[in-house]
Amino acid sequence: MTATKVTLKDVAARAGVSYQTVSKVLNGEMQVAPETMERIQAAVRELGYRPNRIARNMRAGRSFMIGYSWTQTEPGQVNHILDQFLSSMVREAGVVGYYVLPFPFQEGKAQVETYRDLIKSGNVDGFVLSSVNYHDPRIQFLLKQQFPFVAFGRSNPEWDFAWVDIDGAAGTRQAVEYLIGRGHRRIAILAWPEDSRVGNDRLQGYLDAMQADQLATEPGYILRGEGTFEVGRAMTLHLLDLPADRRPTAIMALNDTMAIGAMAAARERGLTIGTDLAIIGFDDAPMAQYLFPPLSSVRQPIAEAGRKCVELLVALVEGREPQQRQVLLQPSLIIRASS
Amino acid sequence: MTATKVTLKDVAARAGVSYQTVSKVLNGEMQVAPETMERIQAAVRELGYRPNRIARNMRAGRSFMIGYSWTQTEPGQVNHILDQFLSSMVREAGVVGYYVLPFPFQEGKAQVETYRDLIKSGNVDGFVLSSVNYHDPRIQFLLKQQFPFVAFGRSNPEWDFAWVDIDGAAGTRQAVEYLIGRGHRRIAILAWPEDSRVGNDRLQGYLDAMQADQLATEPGYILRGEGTFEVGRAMTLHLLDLPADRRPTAIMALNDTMAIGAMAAARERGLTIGTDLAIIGFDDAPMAQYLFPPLSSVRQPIAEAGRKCVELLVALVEGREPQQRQVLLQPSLIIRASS
DNA sequence: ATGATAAAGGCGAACGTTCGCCTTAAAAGA
DNA sequence: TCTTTTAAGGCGAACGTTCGCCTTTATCAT
Repeated sequence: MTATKVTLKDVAARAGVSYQTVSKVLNGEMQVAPETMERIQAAVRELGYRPNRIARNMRAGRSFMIGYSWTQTEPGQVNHILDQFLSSMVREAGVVGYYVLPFPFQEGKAQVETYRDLIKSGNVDGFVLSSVNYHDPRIQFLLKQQFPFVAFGRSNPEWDFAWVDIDGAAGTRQAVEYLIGRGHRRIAILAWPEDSRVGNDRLQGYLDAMQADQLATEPGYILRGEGTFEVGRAMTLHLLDLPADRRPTAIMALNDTMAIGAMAAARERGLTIGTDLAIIGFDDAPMAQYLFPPLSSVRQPIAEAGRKCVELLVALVEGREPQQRQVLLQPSLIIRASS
Repeated sequence: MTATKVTLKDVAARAGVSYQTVSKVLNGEMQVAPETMERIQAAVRELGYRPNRIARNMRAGRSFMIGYSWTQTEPGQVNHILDQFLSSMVREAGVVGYYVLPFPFQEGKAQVETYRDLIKSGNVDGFVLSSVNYHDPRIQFLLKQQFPFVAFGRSNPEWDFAWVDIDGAAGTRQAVEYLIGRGHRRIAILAWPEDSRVGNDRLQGYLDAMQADQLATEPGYILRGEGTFEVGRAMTLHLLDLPADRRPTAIMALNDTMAIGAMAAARERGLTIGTDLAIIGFDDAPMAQYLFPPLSSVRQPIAEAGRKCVELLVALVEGREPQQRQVLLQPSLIIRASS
């Protein structure tokens, strides 16, 4: 009801004690007489007092904010991750008294400067990084600065830092094992360029699964390119135009967008998806279930990852050494009609 | 390089002036001798000084934060909006010296309390609301509190507040006019429940277009239900099972998810989409272009909306009366093979 | 009665800014 | 020469907390 800001002093005046006492009582750092307690609580209630967060942070010397920035996807790509990931971070942060501060993603040299500025201006107590790859300059920088951060995704193995990641290799392995179990022998994979750590991780699962079943991994079945519809389509057309005895019967794509490209290519060649050609994607984009036929895919526990990132980061920020500094989460295979 | 926090006093000591002078010089509020200026700038550079944002906000009595909260979509739905909308807000906010503060979305009674807390604790200077509908309690509350906010979406017409919205009626009208232009006469619409303002707005465009062309809007062609795949599919099956002379030749869906449901239904009945039955969606979800056939849809200028929301809100927060308190943005029709 | 102990709460200081007003010395006007 | 103006910068205070230490009064054991 009160329009103007209510401070500790207002509460104190009304309760007839000093404002510092009110502070201590509210923070449970002081014993007071029951009737004093009552008066203070009444004053707080009646005035609708809420501690001013800025002043509190000022005094604490920190911001209780977690910096987070993400690469905006180009038009035509989906970031179905963001909603889940950010929501779960925000929620988990709220529980432990933090907020998430999104800031604009910068490319190149300016990127590290953005992080430096946020640190120096006291805007954040720590960072969650996403879109991490090999040699990530942010990781190098934050390690050198000894500033708390958690990466969603791994980077160079020789760097020691806290991360949360999804076991991409396990996801692909599961999918390929499923295909092998269904009798497929000629299984191709639509992979990503060699400089993608995520891509290499997921590819490794394919190699592992094939090898475990004594299947020779024919080099021609491993195609690399950007993870777009067009690339997925082109790669698949190439595969489908191989001689009949070498043409793959199953295709694993490292993301759903490529898998959808593969579906388009199969349709162009008149193949029935799921029967003539099995296709499995990765990410389990929300649309995957509505495709025709519905696309099998590997689902990642994104919300769980967001929660873990925050949990880990807050432990680091507050100086508690967390039980595990590296968290690897297991994805799950969702089988639908495409495979 | 310096690990510890650098304050105005550190800079002042190094430059040999008082710290208040440094403050004024850096804020351009004071004339000093050129050589003093030089010394200050050098000290700032060498120490890597950045003003502490918390202290600055403390002094200013405000947070330079914009509160934003969104309804997390249930699994299986996409929030392809969020990335664009939030990114553009964050970017625009950064330009004018603000940050966006995401906070957990609460349902029911707790929702307004969340807003009240954020205000009272001085956490935010204003709000951007999304998922606005009729009788939105947040709008009622914020109007009564006279706290600055901008709604992304309209609400009760009798309430006077700042909003940015996309002209849904115009979008649907454009789409339906296109269908009429292509010779369609029996055009059905998959609409939303009557309590959805967005749904009613979009539906109005359909009615307008039909009426403008003297086409009777057959009540049986207006179906209402939740905007899900299943509902879209069921509605379409119902429509396709009408007698041949009453069966619609075109279907307009109020979102892409329903449109995809319609596509599934058409396929089940053995119809060729785009030829036997035209389908147009709304939202232009990223996947729409990759469907088979690619789905025509109405694209909304989301990034523009995000920018406008921030621009408008900051004007309100800073007491500048903006040139227009209501902004209606035009969507555009993207024609693909489904229509 | 007397000193020790505990309970209840007051008080000053500090976090890092910005703001308004004051002081000093040099320059300009008479 | 004396007063007035201007330039350059100093200084105290305040924003709303929390923290540590101090004071007062009542309680207890001796």
